[in-house]
Amino acid sequence: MEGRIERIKKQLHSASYKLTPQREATLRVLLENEEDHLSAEDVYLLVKEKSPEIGLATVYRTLELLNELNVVDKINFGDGVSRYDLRQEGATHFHHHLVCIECGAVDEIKEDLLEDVEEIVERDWKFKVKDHRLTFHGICYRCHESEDDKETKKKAD
Amino acid sequence: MEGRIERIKKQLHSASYKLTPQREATLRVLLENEEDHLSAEDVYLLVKEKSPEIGLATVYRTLELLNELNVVDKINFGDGVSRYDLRQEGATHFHHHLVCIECGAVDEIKEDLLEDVEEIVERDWKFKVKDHRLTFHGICYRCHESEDDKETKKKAD
DNA sequence: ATAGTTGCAAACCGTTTGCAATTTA
DNA sequence: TAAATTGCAAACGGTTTGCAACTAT
Repeated sequence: MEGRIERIKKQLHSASYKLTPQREATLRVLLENEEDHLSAEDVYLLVKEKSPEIGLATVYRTLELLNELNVVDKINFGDGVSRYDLRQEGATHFHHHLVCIECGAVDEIKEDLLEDVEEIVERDWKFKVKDHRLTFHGICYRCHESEDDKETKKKAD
Repeated sequence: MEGRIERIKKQLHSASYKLTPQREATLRVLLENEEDHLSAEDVYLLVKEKSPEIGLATVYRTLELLNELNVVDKINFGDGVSRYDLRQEGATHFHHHLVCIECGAVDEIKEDLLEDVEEIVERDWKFKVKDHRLTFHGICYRCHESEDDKETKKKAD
């Protein structure tokens, strides 16, 4: 993780930004919660645990900065809140999401899956794809199982 | 178009809502701008041209209602604004979008394109897909053309 | 030294809501 | 006529911004 922070530090510097303690603290929170999809407020509260002096505005500014540098992706699942998702190092494309309409869980798909579709889009629509956002809405395996259990019980009776 | 309004009216009634003049005016604006991706404010201004008494809150309430009834889809391209997109009659799935990062244009793809991907998601992630959101970010054919011109001029880089 | 950065509070802006008046089925 | 709907204005909530003090390089 230190290495990753070091590399992001270089990225900041090469764009003539500084790695302040606040920015580093924010980055660490993002790295420690890589699987989650935190809102700015979420990040703020987590950073505050270790750096209580930090201000919400700074978190917003840091997240915006990291978004510009493509370190994080800003995503929006339709509730009025932006969420911030760490990009995998070296990833050229954004990963996909599965949003469960039962329990609200958000799972990630890191495989590409869209290669063929992008090819079609580039060819048929003459659209040069730079990135994509793909989210499926449906029922996750966890909710699916409990649903199955109910069925099984019913049948057993 | 009258037929379509008639059908939506029935849909409203069957959920015990009324088709008020304001709602009808809003619907007409949506039908007349089917290809666009209007924000609530956009819709409001357009409705106002023909029904100047209408209030912004009513437009919001109507759009929310139509979203509930699956007549429109509420979408979000990452700017802080919700946009409302008329669903094709009988469509089970949401269509896709191409957002140009040069000029901001939003084009639509009505083909499904995701059948194979959904099959994989259902099989490998045990996720029952109900709907999806797919947006490509990149350069549209219009900007692509002018970009080509620049490249030719600039040459190296 | 100085350009960049911070925290605070106020401003912003899209959206929602309470309410009294009005309208629809 | 009763329940639904409207317009208005005020409230809301996430995000941005102006500014004086501060800090990393």
